[in-house]
Amino acid sequence: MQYWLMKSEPDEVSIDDVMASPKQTTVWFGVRNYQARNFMRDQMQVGDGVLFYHSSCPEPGIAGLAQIVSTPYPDASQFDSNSKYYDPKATQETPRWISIDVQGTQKTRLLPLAEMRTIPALEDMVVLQKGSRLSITPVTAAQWKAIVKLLK
DNA sequence: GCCAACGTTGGC
DNA sequence: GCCAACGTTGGC
Repeated sequence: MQYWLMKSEPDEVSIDDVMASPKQTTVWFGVRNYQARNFMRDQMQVGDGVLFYHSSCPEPGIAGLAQIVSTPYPDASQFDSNSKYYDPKATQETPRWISIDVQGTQKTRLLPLAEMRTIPALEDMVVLQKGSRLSITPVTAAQWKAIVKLLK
C-alpha cells in the first residue's frame, strides 16, 4: 500500500468531474513522462491512496482524495492520431504509455499549494521541491496522514 | 505572459 | 555518449 499525488488540470479533469463519473471512476490517461509512467507501471497497486491535485489553474492545490482501482493497461490515446497524446512510435504490440483507473473517494476543501508550503510536516513532499514537475509523485504515509488531518 | 527547471531530441 | 537546442510544465 502506497500513496501518491496525481496532478490534473481541472479544465481537463477536475475532482468534480471524477465524482460525477459512473462509480466515481475515471481513466487516467495522457501521462507522457517516463518516470511518472514507471511509477504507474511498477509501483501502483489497487487500493493505493491518491491525493487529487489541481494544477495549472488559479488556485493550485489538493482538491480531493481518491484511490487506484485498476492495474495498468495500455493508454488508448497513444494510438489515436486525432489525440494530442498520440505517439507515432507506440504500437499495439509494444505500447509505450499506460493508463490506470482512479476512483474518487471524497471531494475535500481545497488545500492550496501555498498553504502546503507552510506546513512543516509536508516540507519534504516531492511535489513541493524546487523544480518538481512530475505529474505523479510518491507521498509518504506520514505526509498522507498529515494532509488527511488538515482536510478534516 | 514570463521564466526557471527539467525532459527530449538529434547531430556529431 | 555528449551536449546544444528545443519543448514542456506549472507557479506566479
